[in-house]
Amino acid sequence: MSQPPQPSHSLDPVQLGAYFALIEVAGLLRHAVEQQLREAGDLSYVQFQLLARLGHSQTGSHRMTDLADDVVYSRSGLTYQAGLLERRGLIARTTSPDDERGVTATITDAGRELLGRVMPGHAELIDELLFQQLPREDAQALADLLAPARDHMRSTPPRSAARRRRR
Amino acid sequence: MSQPPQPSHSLDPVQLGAYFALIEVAGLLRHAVEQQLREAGDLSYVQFQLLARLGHSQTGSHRMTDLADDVVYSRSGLTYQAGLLERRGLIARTTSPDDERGVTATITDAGRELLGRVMPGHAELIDELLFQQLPREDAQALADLLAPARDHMRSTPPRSAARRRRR
DNA sequence: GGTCTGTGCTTCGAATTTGAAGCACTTGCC
DNA sequence: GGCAAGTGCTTCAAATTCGAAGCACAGACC
Repeated sequence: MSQPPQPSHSLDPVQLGAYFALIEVAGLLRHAVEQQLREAGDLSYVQFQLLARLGHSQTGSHRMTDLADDVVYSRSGLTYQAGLLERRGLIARTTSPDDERGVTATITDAGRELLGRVMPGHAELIDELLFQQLPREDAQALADLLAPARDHMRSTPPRSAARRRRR
Repeated sequence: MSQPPQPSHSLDPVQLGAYFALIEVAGLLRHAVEQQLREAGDLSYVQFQLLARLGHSQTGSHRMTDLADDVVYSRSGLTYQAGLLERRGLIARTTSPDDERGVTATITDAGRELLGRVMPGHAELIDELLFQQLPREDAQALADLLAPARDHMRSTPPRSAARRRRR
C-alpha cells in the first residue's frame, strides 16, 4: 500500500472546493448547452460562440486570430470550424483590407438569422440551469468574482497561441 | 443588411456577463492547466481528474460509470482514457465483485506516486491564476455561489449517459 | 426456469482537435 | 532595396472524442 496523496501546500480545502465547483459547473453547463444547440440549430458550442461573437460586434467581423483567442481555441481548430460555418453560408471569409495575410470573418444574414433562432432557447436553458439557483444580485457577485481572474489570465503570459519555437 | 440579434428574453446583461465570464474563466484555466499537466506528468486533464478522483477516494476505486459522471465525460471516452492509464500502469481495472457487468478502476501505487508528483505544481498554478486574484473569503463565496447550480444540474434530468433509445 | 427489459462497458466509425510544419505577407533594420 | 525575423492562416498527420451498436450480465415478472 501507499501513502495517501500529499495535501497541497498551495490550496486550502475552501479553494480546492471552489476550483472543483468551477470546473464542474462549467463542464455540466457546457454539456447541457451542447445538446440544446445541436438540436436547435445543428451547432457545436464553438460554432455558436463564434456566431455570437460576430453577431454582437458592431461590424459583424473579426480577425481569425482574435476569434481564436476569444473562445480559447487553437488556430487550426478555428480554421476548421470557420470552414464548416462558411460552407453553411453562416459566415464569410475575406482577406483583411489592412493586412494581406489576415483573414476577416463576417457573419452573414443567414448566420444572424440562425443565431437569432437559437439564442432564445439557449438563454432559457442557461437561465434554467444556472440562474434559477442564483438571485439576481448573486449573478452580479459571481461576475465580479470571476472578472479579475479572467483579466489576469488574459493579460499575463498565455495567449491561445504559444510563442513559436525558434528555429 | 440585417437586424441585430434579438436580445434574449431570459437573461439580462448581468446574467449574460456572469455566464460568459464563467465559461471564459473555465476555458482559460483548463487550457493553462492542461499544459502544466502535460509537462509535469504527461497527463491530459481528464486523466488527471480521474487519478485525482481515485486517489482521494477512501478505497482508491470507483466504477467506470461513476467516474464518467464525475468528470462529465462520455462512457466510450472514459474507456479509452482508462485504457491509456492502465497501459501506463497508473490504474488497474477489475470486474466489480458485486456486479459481473461492472468494471472497477483502482489507482495503483505508481498512479499515486505520479499524482503526488504532479499535484503541487497543479495547485500552484491554480493558486497563481485563480486565487491570487481572490481573497480567501471570496473563494468561499465563489464556492457557495456555484454549489447550488452544480447540485441542480447534477440532480435534474441529464446524466452524462442519455437514456437509451427504445428499440 | 424462461423471457423481456434495463444497465455497464467496450468496440466501431466518423467527426473533431491539436501542434508542427509550411506558405505568404509584414516589419524592422541595415 | 534587401535580408532576417515575426505574424496570420492553412495544411497535415496523429490523437482524441462522441454516439450508435453490440455484447454480456442483472433484475423483474411470469
